[in-house]
Amino acid sequence: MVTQKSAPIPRMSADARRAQVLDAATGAFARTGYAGTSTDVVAREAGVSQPYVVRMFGTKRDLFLAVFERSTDKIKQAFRAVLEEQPFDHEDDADWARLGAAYTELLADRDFLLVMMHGFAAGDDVAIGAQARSCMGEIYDLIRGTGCPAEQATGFVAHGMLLNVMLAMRAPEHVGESGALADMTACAFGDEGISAATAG
Amino acid sequence: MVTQKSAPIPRMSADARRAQVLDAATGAFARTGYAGTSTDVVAREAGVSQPYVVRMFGTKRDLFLAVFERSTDKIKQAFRAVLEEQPFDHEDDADWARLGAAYTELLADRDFLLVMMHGFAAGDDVAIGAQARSCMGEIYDLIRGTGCPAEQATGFVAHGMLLNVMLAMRAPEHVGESGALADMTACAFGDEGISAATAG
DNA sequence: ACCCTAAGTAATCAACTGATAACATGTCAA
DNA sequence: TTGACATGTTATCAGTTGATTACTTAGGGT
Repeated sequence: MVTQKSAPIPRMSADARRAQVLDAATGAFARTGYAGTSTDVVAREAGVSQPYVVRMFGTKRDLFLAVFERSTDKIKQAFRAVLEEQPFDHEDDADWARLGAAYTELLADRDFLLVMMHGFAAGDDVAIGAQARSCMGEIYDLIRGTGCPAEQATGFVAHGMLLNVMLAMRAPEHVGESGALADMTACAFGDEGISAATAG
Repeated sequence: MVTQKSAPIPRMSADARRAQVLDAATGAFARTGYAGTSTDVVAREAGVSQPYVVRMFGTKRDLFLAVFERSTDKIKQAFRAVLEEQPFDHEDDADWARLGAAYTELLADRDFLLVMMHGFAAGDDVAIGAQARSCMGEIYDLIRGTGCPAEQATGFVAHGMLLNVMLAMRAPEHVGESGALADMTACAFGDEGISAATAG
């Protein structure tokens, strides 16, 4: 048997590979946060070597910032879509329901919400903190763009934070254990949101 | 010069030392969260050796759980104090203002709020997640004990979560940089809360 | 005086972490 | 064809981390 030339290992374009690593990193950071996630598990879940991950993004922090930005971009984009889709009347409950529904739909991408949450929690890191505050400010300004009073915008964002926290503490998987959790899950997500969150 | 007997190093009672370590750990976990805090920095800030910290609590996780429990106990106690102090009418705005003020006063112990926040964020850890959900449920039930509707309790808790997030992202130290941050800080804390948070 | 428990430390360890350097190999343009 | 660049890997490293073991010594009771 002649020495067989092993099949050439297929390669990816840099962009595709970068996206793949970003996906893996999003999942990992969503689960275990910034400090709790190693570049090694990101690499393993992306199917590449650990040094490659580091070299692609420079540092672990830069990787997280990229993941954070991509996640929050999706979230902001979802809000913008609702707000631009048709005129928004901040005194009309139906319009707020549409905005809330955009939130609920984000549960399909629960990792994005969790990454955002963990970015907020990692605010002790100077670079992450700055980006977190900037993100929060942009979202708030987006809501205020409807012309609603500050209290209404704050209340909406506050419910969003509750949703993030409930997700982070794995509440959807434990709604059955406590009426309180069930209540808050229902309130934060809307009733139709529960099934989506539980399925995820 | 005769060999001098070095002054005997004074010792502490186990309880006092434990309290000291818990204090240090509270500060450290408040800053950098569960995964981001090493038992070594806790030990240094408590003025004891690292192995001693570990042996006192068993594991780092157990230490965090102790810190988390102590923090959330203080928070629940603050709410209970307000609710038992005088009859609470959930249709009276003044009563809700009293409850909100209890929150604001907790800013003096901002570390407790941050520890709670980081406990919520570390929900991926099974033990921490369970305790986080339990804590959240208890607080919610406490509020519901006023007889208020679920939406009202959820809204109150949601504002608390916003406050936690704002603290975690160091918003109080940066209110000047963004009107949005200033708005949310004011809304979440109440106007008198800002100075307390900024001073901390 | 003595000893025994409780309060601590120093020494050490294996595993993990983020990062660097050196090397290997597809792939495309000229 | 060939060479240069882009896509990757293996090897390695110094620092950190949580935890264990063995040792030290203060201080109260008898």
